[in-house]
Amino acid sequence: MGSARTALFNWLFARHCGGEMVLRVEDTDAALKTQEYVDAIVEPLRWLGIDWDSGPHFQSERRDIHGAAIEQLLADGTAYYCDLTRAEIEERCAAAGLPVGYHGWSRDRGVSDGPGVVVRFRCPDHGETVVEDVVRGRVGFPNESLEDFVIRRGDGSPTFHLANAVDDHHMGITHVIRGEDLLNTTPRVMLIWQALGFGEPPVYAHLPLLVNAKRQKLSKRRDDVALHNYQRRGYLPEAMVNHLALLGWGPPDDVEIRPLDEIVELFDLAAVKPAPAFFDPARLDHINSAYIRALTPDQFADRALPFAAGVGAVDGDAGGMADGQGASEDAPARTERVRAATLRLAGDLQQRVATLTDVAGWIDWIVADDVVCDEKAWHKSIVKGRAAAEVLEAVEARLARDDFSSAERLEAIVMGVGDDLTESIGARVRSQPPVRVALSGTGAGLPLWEPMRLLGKEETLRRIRAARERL
RNA sequence: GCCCCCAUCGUCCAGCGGCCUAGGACGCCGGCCUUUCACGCCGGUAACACGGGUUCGAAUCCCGUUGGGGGUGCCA
Repeated sequence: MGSARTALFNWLFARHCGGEMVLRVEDTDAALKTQEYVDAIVEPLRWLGIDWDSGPHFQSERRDIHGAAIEQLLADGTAYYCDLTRAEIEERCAAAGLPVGYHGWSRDRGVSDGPGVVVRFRCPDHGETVVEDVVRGRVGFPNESLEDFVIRRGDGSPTFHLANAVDDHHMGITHVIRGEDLLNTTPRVMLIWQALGFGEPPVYAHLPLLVNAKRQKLSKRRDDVALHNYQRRGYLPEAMVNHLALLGWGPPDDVEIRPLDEIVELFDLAAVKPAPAFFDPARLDHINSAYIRALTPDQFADRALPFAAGVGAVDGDAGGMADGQGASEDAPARTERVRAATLRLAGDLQQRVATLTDVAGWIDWIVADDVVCDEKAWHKSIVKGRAAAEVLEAVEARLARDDFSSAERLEAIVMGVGDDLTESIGARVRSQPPVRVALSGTGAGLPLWEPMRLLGKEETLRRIRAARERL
C-alpha cells in the first residue's frame, strides 16, 4: 500500500506535467532478484491502473556501469576497501569508547581487495550536505553525523545508494519522489553524485509516511496492507486510487471524490502535506460505496458477479471466492440466478453495499434453496406481530391469483392486505414484516417485490406456506 | 545515544499575518423522508500540543519545550 501510494504520486506528478514515468526495480541485493518480488511490484500497479512509459528496468542488469563508478571512486580516493566484520567494528568501538557505528576504521589501513572485502564511501568530515526537498524545504545533514557507508558488498554487488546515483544520472531522472523513510539516505546518494561529478542533482520530494492507527509506519507483518487483499474483498481500484490520492494531498476545491483525470489536473507536488497520514479503512469504505453507487447496473453486475458467484452454495463461501468445490452440478444454474439478481436488483444493492463482497449478504436468501430463519426476527414479526397468521393467509391467497409480472402489483397486493386487516380489526396491521420473515428469514433487507419475482410464484408461495405451517 | 522529519476536530484535507466566533469530508449522535433496511436531506458533536518571542494583529513567522514518527545494515 505504501509503495502503491508512492507510485501513484509519482504517476500523478508525471501525468500532470506531461512527463515520463520510469519504472525501475531496485534489486541490487541478490535476495530481491526474484520473480515474486517483481510481481509484487507490478501486479498492484496494474490493478490500480498506474502505468509507466519506460521499464521495468532492473538495476541488477546494470552491474558493469555500477562497477565502473565504484572503480572511479576507488581511484580518486573517495572510496576505500574495508574487511572488518560487524563484530570487529563493535569491538573497535568498545575499545575506543565510541558509540556503535562505523568511524572510518579502515580509511588508512591499506586493505586490498579480495573475497568478502567491501568498498566504503569516504564521507566528508566537515560541512553539511543539503537536500532541497519539494515537500519539506531545505534539510541539512551535518557531515560529521554521516558514517562511511558501504557502496559495494563483499560479493561485489553495488548497494542501492551507489546504484541510484549512477542510474538516476544515466537514465536522466529529473524527479525522485519517495517515502520519507528514505530521506536520511538521500545525503549518501548526493555525496556519491557529487563525487562522480554528475552536476545538478534531481529534484527530491519525500512523501509523508502512511501510518497505522498507532501512528507507526505501515508494516507488512502487522498491518493490513497487501493490495490484493483489498481487491479480494471487493474494493474497486478506482476507489482505492482516489482514497490514496487523498492521503497527504487534497484538491484546492475540497471536492474529494472525483474522476482520476481531474485529480491529475489538480495534483500539485509542492502542496503535499509533510505530516504522516493514517490509512482510515472507514473512509475507504465510504469512497468505495460512492464509486459503487456511480456504476451503471450493467457495470455493477459485471463487477459484482465474481464476488457473489458462490452465494447460496451448499457449503457456501460468503466471501464469494467459492471455487465450485463441493458445489454440485447446479452451480451454473445458481450462477445464473446470481447474475439475474445482481442485475435486476442493481440499484437497490448499489445503495446498500460498501464493497462488492457485501452483495452476497443481501441476496443469499433469493438465491439459496431455502430460508435460514433468524429466530429473533421470527419472534418479533410473526409470533408477536399483530395478525401475522391472517396476513400470511390473505397474502398467500391473493398472491395465488397473480401472475407475478409486476413488482408494483406485488407490492400493492401485500400492502393491501395490511390495509384491509387494519380496517377490519381496527388496529394498525403491518403486512410487510411477516411476509419478509417468511421469505427471507430476516427482519430487514432489500425491498421485497422484485425479489419475489426472482424467487418466482411457486417458491414465494411455498415459503409463505412453510411459515404458516410452522405457525 | 546520535541524525532527520512531523504537530489544526477521533480520522483525512482547508487555512500559507487581519476574511477564523477556524471551513469541508469520514466517523459518531439526533431529526426528516420511508409500513423494513438503505440511499437522500437537515442539524449537532469535536481541533489550532505547550511556553516564549516578532507584529498594531498569529492557527499562520521565529526560538524552545513536550509529544509522535523515521533512520542509524554488506535491506531498500
